[in-house]
Amino acid sequence: MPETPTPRLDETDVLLLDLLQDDAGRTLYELGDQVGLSPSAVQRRIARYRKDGLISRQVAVLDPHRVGPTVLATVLVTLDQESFEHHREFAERMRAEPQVQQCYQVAGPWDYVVVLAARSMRECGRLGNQLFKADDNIRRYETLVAFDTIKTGLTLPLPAPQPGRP
Amino acid sequence: MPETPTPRLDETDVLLLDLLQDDAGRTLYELGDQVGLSPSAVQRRIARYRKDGLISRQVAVLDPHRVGPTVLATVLVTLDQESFEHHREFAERMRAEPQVQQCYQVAGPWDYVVVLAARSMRECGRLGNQLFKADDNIRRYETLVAFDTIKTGLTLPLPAPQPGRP
DNA sequence: CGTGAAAGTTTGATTGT
DNA sequence: ACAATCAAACTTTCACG
Repeated sequence: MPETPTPRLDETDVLLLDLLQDDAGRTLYELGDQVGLSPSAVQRRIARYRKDGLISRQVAVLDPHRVGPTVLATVLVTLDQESFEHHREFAERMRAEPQVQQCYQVAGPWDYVVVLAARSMRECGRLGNQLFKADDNIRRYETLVAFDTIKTGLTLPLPAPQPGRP
Repeated sequence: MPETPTPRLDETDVLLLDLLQDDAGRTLYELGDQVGLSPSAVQRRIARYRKDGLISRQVAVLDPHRVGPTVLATVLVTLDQESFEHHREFAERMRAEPQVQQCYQVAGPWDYVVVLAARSMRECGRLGNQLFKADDNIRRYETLVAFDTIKTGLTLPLPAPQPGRP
């Protein structure tokens, strides 16, 4: 399984990607203005980011509390049996559940950090039971219910720009 | 401080918002096709979502591992002194740091769940020290370094549609 | 809500650095 | 290999029915 090599990014790439992470609704003209390039030069770069899988998608971010009542929770999970197959099955279940917003496999006593999004406290409890309590391969789990969202987003820090590009 | 009332969503709204959460790059024509509406009707609805703050922003999501080496970590934090001012200060610091991707205030023995995005293990450590170790109002914190990302996103489950809208 | 015309945006061919 | 320009195609916008 060949690793896709990371494409080298120059200063303009980093500027552009930061603008796009912040607000992908800007026009090519506007983006070009900000980075000192013509719209079509910007377009060619963005097309390349997509082709390379650097930009995986473009999404609308909804405000949890204006969409309706929303309960966010972080769940820490440790599996019982730790075989490759057990991990694969757990990951598959997390991917399949729309109310699992994020899931990371982590180092240390806990195996997974799972972020849940539910529409009520009751639903959040049901979800936890269904996903974790009913799974007899889960040794223990702990639910940390959020009562305030200080910050959200998926923004990544970009690497320092590499002067030239191949 | 008046709570903004949640706008009622009909079935079409829920369909549209789900499409936009998944991929906001679609054209109004395409969206209209999927929900059985004209492009301009779709546009009017989307304009309303924005005005109501239901859609807070539209962003490009980058792939952490193709952007360059990336280390994601979840940090659990408990403050020492728990006054309103201490919480406000902590929250402000999280909001100001670009490498803090997400931050939730939670119920239970831990006060906060913080998601960090760094460009190396070393930088992740430095960040943790700078944000948490150097803060003498933090009683304890625990870093859970992610070695696999099973799922990411900010997708929210939408409420069941309300038949009529005012 | 739909239609359609006007304004704005993206796309791609071409040419130049 | 990459950038700018321009014209064609497509999208969004908005007044009107």
